[in-house]
Amino acid sequence: MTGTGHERDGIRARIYAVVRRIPRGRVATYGQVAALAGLAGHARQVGYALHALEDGSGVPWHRVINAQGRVSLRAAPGWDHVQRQLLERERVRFDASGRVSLARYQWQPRLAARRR
DNA sequence: AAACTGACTAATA
DNA sequence: CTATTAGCCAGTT
Repeated sequence: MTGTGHERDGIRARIYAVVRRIPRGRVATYGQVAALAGLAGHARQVGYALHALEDGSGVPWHRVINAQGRVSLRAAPGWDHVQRQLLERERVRFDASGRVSLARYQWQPRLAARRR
């Protein structure tokens, strides 16, 4: 702390914190996560942060999809398929076009009122 | 320090 | 529907 030690982890840490809050069976868009993390408009940074995510981080990265309700991912072949299966495993259904109905599955967090 | 990159999005054509 | 353009900005080289 102090001196050179600033909160440079803030950006990614906030993003991960939000993604962790996405409940099972729900999805969120990059832009949505960014906004909830207080970074409205920084959707790209969300994807970038998730890309840097390590295995076993405990962050449900697969619940984050793009605004079109589709899986982005394209770094590795078949990787997108993995995300799809992870979601289907949580009862998230995909359209015949390979899209998720955001109207049905998009996570809708309540203001300062998690749990119930 | 400047340039490059990119798991995005919305608007336009 | 697809393609292009522009805006965004942290992390990497």
